[in-house]
Parts: sequence; C-alpha cells; structure tokens
Amino acid sequence: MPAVSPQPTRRERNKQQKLDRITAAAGELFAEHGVDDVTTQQIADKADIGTGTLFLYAKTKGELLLLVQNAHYAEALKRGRADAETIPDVLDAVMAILQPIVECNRVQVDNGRTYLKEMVFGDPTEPRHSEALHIVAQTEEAIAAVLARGGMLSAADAATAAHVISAIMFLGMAGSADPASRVEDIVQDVRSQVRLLLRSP
Amino acid sequence: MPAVSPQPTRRERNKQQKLDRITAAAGELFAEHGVDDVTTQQIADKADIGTGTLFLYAKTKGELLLLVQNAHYAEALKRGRADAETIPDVLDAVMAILQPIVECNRVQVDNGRTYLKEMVFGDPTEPRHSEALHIVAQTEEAIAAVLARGGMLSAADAATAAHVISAIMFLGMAGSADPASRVEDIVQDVRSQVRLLLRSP
DNA sequence: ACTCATGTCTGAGCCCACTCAGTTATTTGC
DNA sequence: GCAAATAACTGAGTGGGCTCAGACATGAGT
Repeated sequence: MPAVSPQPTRRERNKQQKLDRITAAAGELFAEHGVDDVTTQQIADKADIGTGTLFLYAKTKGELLLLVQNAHYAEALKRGRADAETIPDVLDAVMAILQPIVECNRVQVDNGRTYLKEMVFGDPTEPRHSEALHIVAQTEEAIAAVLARGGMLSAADAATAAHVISAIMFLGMAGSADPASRVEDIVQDVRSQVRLLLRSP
Repeated sequence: MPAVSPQPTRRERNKQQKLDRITAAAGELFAEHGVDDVTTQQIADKADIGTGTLFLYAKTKGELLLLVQNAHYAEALKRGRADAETIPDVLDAVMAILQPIVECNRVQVDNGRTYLKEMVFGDPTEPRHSEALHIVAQTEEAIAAVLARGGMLSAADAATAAHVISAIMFLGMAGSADPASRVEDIVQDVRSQVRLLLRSP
C-alpha cells in the first residue's frame, strides 16, 4: 500500500496512464513510419485501447501529432534560447534560436510539415493546438528579447519583427517539401531574409 | 457544318468540355457550400460524369479547389498590379497589390484557407499546383518591381523583401480562422509588418 | 469496312479517420 | 454494502476521398 499517490483518484491515474501509453505509441509509430503511414488503429492497438477511446484523448489524428511533437519543439526552443544568450551579434543570436527548431522540424520531413500544417490550419480550440501556439508565442518572445537587447528597435517593433521572423521560418520550413533539402540550406535561406529585415551587414 | 474547330480532334474537344463542366460544377458548389461541405460525388454528379472520371482531371479534391481559385487569384493580382502603378508611395503601392488578394481570399473564409493550405502543403508535381505557385511568383515579382522603383533596395534585396512580404501576407491570411475577422483588420496587420520591413515612416 | 491499338470512362469497392449507442468501471450518497 | 449517478471505454458502423479492373469510344492502319 503506497503512500498518498501523486494523483488523487483512481480514475485520474488511469486516464494519465492511458494518455502516457497513447503518447508513447504514437511517438514511436510516427517516428518509425511517418504520420501518413500510420493508421489510428495501429496506434490504438499499440496503446492497448479501443479505437473510440483514442479519440477521447485526441480529437483528430493531427492532434496526436501535436501531442507528440510539441514536446520536441519546446525542447528545441529551450536549447536555442540558451545558445542565444552567449552570442553577442543580434543576427547570429536570432539564428541560434531558429536553428534547433529547424533541425527538430526536419528530423522526419513529413512529420515536420504535417505539424506545421496542423499548427496553422488545425482547430484552435483544441488543447494541444493552443499548446503549440503557446510555444510559437514563446519563440517570438525570445526573439523579441534578443532584438530589444540591441536597443535598435522599440519594444513594439521588436515584437513585430519577431512575428515576421517566425513567419519567415515557418514558410522556409513548410516550403521545402523535398526531404533532400538539408537543414543548412533552409537555415541559410531564412538567415538571408532575416538579415534584410534587421538591416544587418 | 461549322468551320475548322478550334480543337483539332474530337477527343480533345470532349476532354475540354468535360474539364469545363467540372470547373463550373466545382466552382458553383464550393462557392455555395464551402469546400468542406461538398463531396466529390456531388461535383461528379453536377458535372454529369462518373466519380472515377473526376480524378482523371484532378488528382485530389484539393486540386479541384486550386483549379477553381487560381483564376480568381490571377484576376486579383491583375487588379492590384494596375492599382499599384498609380500610387507613388512604396508602402501604399505594395499594399495596393496585397489588398485585392486578401479580399479574394476572404470571399469564403474556408475556401480561402484551404487554398492556402493546398498551395503550401499540396503535391508540387500537379499542374494546378504549379500554376498556383506561378501566381505567387508573379505576385512577388510585382512587389519587387515596386520596391526597386524607389531605388532604396538592390534588385536582389527587393526580391528577398518581396518574398518576406508574401510570407507575411500568407500567414496573415492563414492565421485568422475566425470568419468574423474583417479584411480590413488583416490588411492593417500585414501593413504594420511590411512597414517595419521597409522602414517606412 | 474492319480490325487492332490506344486513349477515355465508369462505379463498385477499398481504406481509413472518425462517431455513437451500448457497455463497463468508478464514485457518491445512503 | 448497495444502488444510483456519473464518467470512461468500446468496436461495429458510417461517410467520403480515392482506386482499379473492366467497358467503351476513338483513331490509325489496311
């Protein structure tokens, strides 16, 4: 008989366990085969739940991908933010934030692109979707902070510029469907656009 | 007995007629009900062809939307480009190009957003998709021309800036899923970002 | 005219994301 | 403990985009 569990009621614990199993199953299958080549049945089977149950935890297959990828993106943002602090040049610092995100996005090209699609065109009332938008907002805040650091831009302009930069990165990643296009190329493409925005030498 | 037909062979004429019927049917149904509330069956029925036939003319439902919307977009671009010529201020001229495109995109919000989705995430090997990308390229060229007009930017920078502006517009339109958000608001939002990019007063 | 070859059409059927009416588990009130 | 109430689960079923094996039309060769 263990001491007081972290979760109060049994129901809550069961729900959490199921969500964990779903997350693990979806994560593994998506990573292995790509989101398009995995059926919701497979995920349900691997998580050892009924098909219907799956959709109590994620309203669409897209939400399942958000569930899996959000964690990776948050992680990438954290790394980039830390890197940026050590870099004096503003453009370099901004790119230090973007780099890990692009890398993360290209680990599995199809999944990365579908994730972006889901973010922009998915149902904003779903919790995993809001979570994704929150990460984007955090990313823009981090960029704005770097921009404001230089003191060349007002706070409002820094926020606007950060928004533009996030748009540049977004379409930079979404645009290149070819899995052969390397991360480095995308980053360079984004960099040249950001450089112009910042009027960096 | 009419004189020599514009199309040489009977097969070619039949194919063209069918494509016309499909375009008309899809256009009317999409405009009336929105792309999500129209089935490919309905389109096939209205065009008076079999279901299978439909997919000989457009590989996916998304391609059908591209087929219908591309014409509207090309039209919007044409209007904007003409407007821009009469406007001396660079920022105003750029916005004159963007305005009709945003309007066109918001005629039916769902269709507009699905069109954008299809453009970025659709199959680039399909002919209607290339056509859409061509319109985007033309839009960017028109913007670049306006930017170069001022002489403040090199040709290369103008092209890059035009690309950024198209990204800003794209996410400006895609981002606001709420049909209540008015065209004017989106345009204002885009304008403030473009103003910063151009360092316009 | 009569093949044969080549291009076009077709709809029954497949696949798969998602639903919902019915079942089972958990909690609450007595 | 035992109902009643409530929450969670389930899988057969549904709808819709898309396919493909076979039917049909057209044009070319003779």
